[in-house]
Amino acid sequence: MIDLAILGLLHDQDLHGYELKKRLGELPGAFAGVSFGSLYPALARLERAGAVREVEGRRASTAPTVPMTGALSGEIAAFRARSHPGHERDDQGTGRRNRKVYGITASGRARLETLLLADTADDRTFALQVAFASQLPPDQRLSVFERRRAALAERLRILTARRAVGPSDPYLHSLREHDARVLTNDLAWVDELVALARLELDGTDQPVPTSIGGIHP
Amino acid sequence: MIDLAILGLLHDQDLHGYELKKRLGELPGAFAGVSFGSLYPALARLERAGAVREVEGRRASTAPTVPMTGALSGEIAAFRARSHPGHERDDQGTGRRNRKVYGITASGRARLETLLLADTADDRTFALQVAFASQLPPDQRLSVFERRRAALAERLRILTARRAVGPSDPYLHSLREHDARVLTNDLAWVDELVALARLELDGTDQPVPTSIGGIHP
DNA sequence: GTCATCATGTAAGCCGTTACATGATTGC
DNA sequence: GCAATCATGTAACGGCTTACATGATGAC
Repeated sequence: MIDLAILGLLHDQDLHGYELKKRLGELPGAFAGVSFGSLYPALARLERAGAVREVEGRRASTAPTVPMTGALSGEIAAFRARSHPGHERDDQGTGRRNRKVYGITASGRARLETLLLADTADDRTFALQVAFASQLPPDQRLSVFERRRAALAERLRILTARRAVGPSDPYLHSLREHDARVLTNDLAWVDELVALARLELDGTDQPVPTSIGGIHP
Repeated sequence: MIDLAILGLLHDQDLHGYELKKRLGELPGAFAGVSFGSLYPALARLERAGAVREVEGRRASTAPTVPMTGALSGEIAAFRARSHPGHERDDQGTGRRNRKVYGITASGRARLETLLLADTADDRTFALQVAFASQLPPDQRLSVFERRRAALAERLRILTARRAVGPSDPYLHSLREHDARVLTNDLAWVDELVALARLELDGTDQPVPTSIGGIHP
């Protein structure tokens, strides 16, 4: 989880731990909580594993390390620079010598791709996968969304089956109803994401979600 | 978290660990996951703390330990008995001597009330509080819901403020939008719960959520 | 008699938290 | 010079998971 968040942010830009924590907090979906106590050890672990490396001095700022795909964090950085002028007098290695700026390595990028493609049932992980979805090629992005769609549909199926029966305590009932609504809502959202990814994949808005070849109608 | 779930289920009925796990799985909202590895230690801890006590033989079945309020788990039990006839030939202490049936104690009931009233930001905890809401007196139930409402409203406020600004990556944007929708949805649900609790509190459907006295219009 | 299920527990480990300790830089 | 913020880390601990170990009972 935290590995994905760290690598996803470092994909576009070299950052130090403290800044990383701030960026994490700006992501939606309850990532505000990550504390130094888990962030720094995670960075150390990733460094030992060769996924990130300490880089010299300045952060890359407007010239991202990696050429393509990098809209996300770059834009965050640009925005931050815009809204806090005068706090960014630091891009030349002037002060703050003791902070450690990390950059992602080739092996780290491979690890990031694995994590972005991973098929977990975890909601928070999926939220991160969406947040960094632009870092994946369109076809893989699409398949992540479609797998998620299938998992949610299955959850809804189970819940709906269970809802038919069971006790009638009003609060428990309301809770069940709400859960079903939430799942339906999530499903609609993923459909939206799938549609977005399809558009980016080939421009046409093809209705059939299955394979490319001729499916007998 | 798991303490609340255990005590909430034991409030209406004595149960052993294995059965407890099954009941947990039947609750909505991802409590299916609780495993024996956390359940049994939790039971042992609760027993050491004096919140539960091992009771003799049969579970209370249709004659709940505690008189009032106990609709919830009793109904689950009734339903289960109905749908699996022939599996419940056990209410007299016939077989299964080696299983440990637990009952809640007075101090456990106090602890349960504390947990039901607790003001946590945790979504899963709130789901449990709703599931067992019938075990609280109507006025306290209402105040739990209203506190939750305030917390959600605050979260939405923060998120909305942040949404106005920020980067424009399409997937990140979609994620933010979805988060806002989810919060709005949750808020509407809590409003529903508040309305329900108000009705049970005094029958009248009073519109003003604040204090009782005359508020200048 | 053997297999599935019921039933209870322990051990190792992951992932994260809070609290604590430390020090550099900047603004006033 | 002092406080606030920036910045990095360690220690202790909490809660939950998976995997493992064990054994009783009932169905066939």
